[in-house]
This record gives sequence, structure tokens and C-alpha cells, in this order.
Amino acid sequence: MTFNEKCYDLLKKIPKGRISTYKEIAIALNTKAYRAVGNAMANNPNPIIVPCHRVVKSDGSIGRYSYKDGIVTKIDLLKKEGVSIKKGKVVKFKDTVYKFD
DNA sequence: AGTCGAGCGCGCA
DNA sequence: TGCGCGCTCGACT
Repeated sequence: MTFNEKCYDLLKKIPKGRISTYKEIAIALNTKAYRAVGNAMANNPNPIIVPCHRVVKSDGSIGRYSYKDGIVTKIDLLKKEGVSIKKGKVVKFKDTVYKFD
């Protein structure tokens, strides 16, 4: 079980219409390697079962996403799932973010 | 407010 | 072995 696999596992636990942050994931994994989480997503071997578009930066902005068409795709996907994006940020981010309690 | 540097784990060279 | 990344935070402007 590598660091990345754990990231993916947590990602899969996020319910539809909710999102999470790189930080939360890192904390949930009991580590401070926030960057590594982003790296894990970037190196995501299975974007199908791992909804990495549901992960945003801790201030609610989208961050980077280069699965297909770039950042726009991420926003679009999130909108389709019921997460509103305004001016590059998640609307009501604090109420939408999913914490792994 | 905005900027800067360091910290961390894994992959790729 | 070393550097960099889909990042974050505490210190300084």
C-alpha cells in the first residue's frame, strides 16, 4: 500500500456532490506531505475510479488539473456533480468540503 | 493584503 | 542520488 494508493482510497470515499482538499487528504493519511498528494493525483493511474477532480486547494480555488482539457474540465465536472464554481472558486467551499472524520 | 521559503513523499532521470 | 510537483503554512513586507 503506497502513499498514492491511500490517497486514491480516500478519494473514492468522497460522496457525489462533495469535494475535498489536498490538505485534508494529507492529514487523513497522517502526514504533512501535502505536495505529495498533488503529485499523487498528477500521477493518477486510474482517473476513472479516482475522482481527482473532486480535490481542490485548501482556499477553495481549483488548483491544477490536466486530465483532458485542463482546468475548465475540472470546473465543468464539478458543476455537473452539483458543486458550484464562481470566479475560479468553490461556492460555499467550507460547507461543501468533505472531511475524513 | 501579497510574497517567500521550507517542508514532505513518491516518481522519474 | 537528486529534483520537482495538480500544495500549505508561518513569517515578513
